[in-house]
Amino acid sequence: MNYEHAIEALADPTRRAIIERLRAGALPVAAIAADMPISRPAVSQHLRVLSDAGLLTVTPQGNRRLYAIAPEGVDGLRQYLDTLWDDALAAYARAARDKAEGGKP
Amino acid sequence: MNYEHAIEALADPTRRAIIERLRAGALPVAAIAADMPISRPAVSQHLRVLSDAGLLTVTPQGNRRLYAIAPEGVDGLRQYLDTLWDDALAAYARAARDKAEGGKP
DNA sequence: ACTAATCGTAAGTGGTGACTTACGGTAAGC
DNA sequence: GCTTACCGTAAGTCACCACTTACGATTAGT
Repeated sequence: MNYEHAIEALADPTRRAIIERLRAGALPVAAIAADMPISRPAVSQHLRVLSDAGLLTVTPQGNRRLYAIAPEGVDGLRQYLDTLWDDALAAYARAARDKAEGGKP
Repeated sequence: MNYEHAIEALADPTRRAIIERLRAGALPVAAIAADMPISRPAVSQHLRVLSDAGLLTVTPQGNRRLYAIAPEGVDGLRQYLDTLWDDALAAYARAARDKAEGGKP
């Protein structure tokens, strides 16, 4: 729904590192925080931001909580960038056309 | 080249508003700052960040400077999100398969 | 029942960035 | 040549965010 929250969440390098860590599949918090230079609560806070942005899904499994990338959240950003890309290309082509027409009136 | 700079630049709402303003085509600084609640130097600083991130192109034209969206910069982000989306879908499918297999061993 | 493990949250702190005003520099118009 | 318009940069301030430590809650294991 909100691509704005998603792009603001992905702006932080630590959160992008978490996303990269989850590319292979779902992981609990401790496994994510294990090979990161920050504390586990800090990772929890980042996971909160990412899941609030719709980029992660949380599935409680016994004692732990498994975090995984939510394809739908990523897709929201993709669609926004696709339309932006289309408009940018159209504006670029029109600017080139106007420049060519302006050269020989 | 660096999708990281691009995503960090697009994290700011004001910079996204500038991008939206430039969707229709190139504009000088004064025209962008006209219908924005912040000062013109602030817009200049944002334009600097956006162009440093490869999201804008600058073409000096007489007295003014025209800013336009750079399709290449947007494309860098698109490709990153595409691969991320692919991996997320693959992980999701594998998780569903593992869960189905785990039910009847 | 008790302990250990896993995790989220609260409170507090330091640093980064977004904004302002003020100024200098360059091109157009008379 | 002199003024006017357009723009970038410098310096300074303020709010927000990422991180830490400390604590409480829930679940598995014995």
